[in-house]
Amino acid sequence: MSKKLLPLADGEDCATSLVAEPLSEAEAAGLAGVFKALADPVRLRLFSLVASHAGGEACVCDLASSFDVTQPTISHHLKVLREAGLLDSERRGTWIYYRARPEAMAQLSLLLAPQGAAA
Amino acid sequence: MSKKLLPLADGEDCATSLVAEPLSEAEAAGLAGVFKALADPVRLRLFSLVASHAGGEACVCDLASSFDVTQPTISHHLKVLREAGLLDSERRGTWIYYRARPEAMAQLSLLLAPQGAAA
DNA sequence: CGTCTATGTTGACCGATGTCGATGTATGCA
DNA sequence: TGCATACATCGACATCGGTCAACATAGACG
Repeated sequence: MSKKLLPLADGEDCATSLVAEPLSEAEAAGLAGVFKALADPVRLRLFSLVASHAGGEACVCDLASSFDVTQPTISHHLKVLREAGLLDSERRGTWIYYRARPEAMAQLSLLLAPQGAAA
Repeated sequence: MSKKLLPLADGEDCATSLVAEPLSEAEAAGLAGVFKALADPVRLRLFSLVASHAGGEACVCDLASSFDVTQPTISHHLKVLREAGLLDSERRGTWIYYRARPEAMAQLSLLLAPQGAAA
């Protein structure tokens, strides 16, 4: 496996659906970390803001103005989302641009799809 | 609207995708609550165990034996999942049976689908 | 009614986490 | 070199949340 998606998909275990079979403890631990990253209103809005931004990316200065929290807090939340595998970041000049990872979203989407929703 | 899905879909606002447009604060708050319910390894395994159980339902006595935590803790986690709209419960005699809500899973799955995966 | 089993509730403890102010680091520019 | 901007990191604080033991409730059965 060359591509690194979510932390839960790193190694041998990679559940494809929550309804197919019970999660192992390791799978559950990894997955819970990803959901934990989405389990905060500010992070959820941040993620949605980045994912829906024109060009598919946004710099921190574009994001911070939409929230009441301070810049260090925004920076903290972005780090959580990045470490969960949901966002990528890239520095260009003075600014750092964040981008959503479609593979991560797709994997989560499939995990939550009831039965054979793709069929 | 007669059917009540996730708390986030109760009223006027009901986002269909995280990438289509930025979430409102209200949408983010509701959605974060649902993700918070899934952001715990024990709850995630509980949910998966119920969803993948034969017959689509399981009683607490079937579940508790798979975990190291005490029965009150299991009961607490089941309550969180139920209040998040992810599980339904029904008493039959001495036992209480839990069942996954496919509509809730489908809604979450669509929210995380990158671009127009369902189209 | 009494008792046993299955499950939910309460209250307390304690580690995890969101938030802030202060400070550090990197880049651009004069 | 010096300063300004953009962003990250650190340390502290307050709140949240997972867990347990103890207790409460509800049905089955005698």
